[in-house]
Amino acid sequence: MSQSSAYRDVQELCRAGFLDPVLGAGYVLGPAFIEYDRLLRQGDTLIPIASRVMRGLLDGTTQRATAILCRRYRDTVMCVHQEHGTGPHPITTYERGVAMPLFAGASSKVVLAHLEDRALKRIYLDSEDTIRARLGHGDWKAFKAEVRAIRKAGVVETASEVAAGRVGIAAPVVVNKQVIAGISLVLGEDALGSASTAFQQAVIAAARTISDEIAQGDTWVAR
Amino acid sequence: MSQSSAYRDVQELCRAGFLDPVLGAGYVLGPAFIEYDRLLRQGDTLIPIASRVMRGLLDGTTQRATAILCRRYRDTVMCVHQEHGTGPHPITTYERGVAMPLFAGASSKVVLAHLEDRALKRIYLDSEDTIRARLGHGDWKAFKAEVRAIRKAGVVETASEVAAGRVGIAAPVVVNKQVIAGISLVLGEDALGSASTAFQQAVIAAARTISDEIAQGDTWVAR
DNA sequence: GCATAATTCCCAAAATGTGCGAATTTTGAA
DNA sequence: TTCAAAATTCGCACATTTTGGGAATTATGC
Repeated sequence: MSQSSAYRDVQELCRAGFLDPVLGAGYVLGPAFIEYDRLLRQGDTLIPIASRVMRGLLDGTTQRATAILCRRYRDTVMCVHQEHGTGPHPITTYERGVAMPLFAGASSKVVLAHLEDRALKRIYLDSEDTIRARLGHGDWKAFKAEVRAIRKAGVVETASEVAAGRVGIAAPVVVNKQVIAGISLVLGEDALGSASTAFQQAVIAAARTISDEIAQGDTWVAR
Repeated sequence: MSQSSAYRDVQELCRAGFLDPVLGAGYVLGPAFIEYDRLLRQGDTLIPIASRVMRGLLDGTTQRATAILCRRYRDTVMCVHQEHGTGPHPITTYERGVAMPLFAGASSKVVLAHLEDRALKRIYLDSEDTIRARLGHGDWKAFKAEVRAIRKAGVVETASEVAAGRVGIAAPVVVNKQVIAGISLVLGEDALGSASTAFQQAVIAAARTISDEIAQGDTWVAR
């Protein structure tokens, strides 16, 4: 665009609080984003409920982990809250505001697998190539088989898919037969040891607790 | 506006991620704000430095408090980070994303008082009425006198100004003779006891530590 | 103090958003 | 399942808004 327009637009973004001038360093994102993110956090009824359950999950499994809450936004799954264990836990790159594709990571996979078939088919057709590359499936049938397996188990465990040496165990938060979120436990392979099955059960139970508590209150389901 | 325009605009905001449709409940703020807030947190060099110092401040004073980091944004002071003590601390309404006017609360006052005289005069003239109401000053001279007192002390203590029964103790983070932030300790009157002077010194020291560490690194000062 | 760069201002042309009514889809009740 | 009412999208002529070039002004660095 022209210089005039650039100056005008940047000025307007500053006035609106979406950009913020920095002395001698141009501009950074403005304070409006901080305010709006707080409004989101405040309005999100899922977070306070999940937050408590997530701390309980760490108590019941290991403090050498991070519990993560993810919401689905269109064709991505975004982390909206995390609770760190009190023990030495691995550095998580997956924190509030990070979006992942639907095909990578335990949280994504568990959310994907619990979508209704209609949505699932649409996503499959939209990104057949990506799915092949990521999941190594040959066709819709094989994909559907894995989805069915995940639904039956109600839990997904992945290793080194989001970050090297890290294991993710995820279960779906389901309200009115709709996945509205995924909850997962992220830990180093060493912290997992042979507790895989026990931890899976704990994550499933935590997800169910959240689901039940949400169902009892006012239901707000993301479309 | 017309219905058509309303539909179109909402659609576009959804596509851009600034709104998010909710089944049966209209719309909520969209995921873009969460993403942009994360980018802000990531790009903010102040937060990791201050975060560590703030935890140290709680260790050195009381865990029955919350440490708060505030940045100035035009004519407001906004909380950008908080660290809760491990003890039973008061519920803080002042958390990331909350903006306060320049005249209420310890953090605001300490930032206000350390602005350069030019900016100070402009603000005084812009909002003489508010200042009279909030601070009870008669005129510029009295206002200036209080500002000078705060500058000399290098610390502000306020009681029940942001929330009832809550005390705030704030000191400025100064880089290149510019206030770029304020750090404060928020606690209940009971948790303060007679430790006022000691805590004030601790907050001043914490603010100075942050200032020094920032000054050593690359300097990014908000305009 | 001066030259150069950065920024704002002004205005006609271009383009984008606007609102109307019609067409289509969704919803809720029978 | 049917049907009417409401909700939503569509298409289009028109008007407001945005755009970019260049002049004017202001900041910056040497």
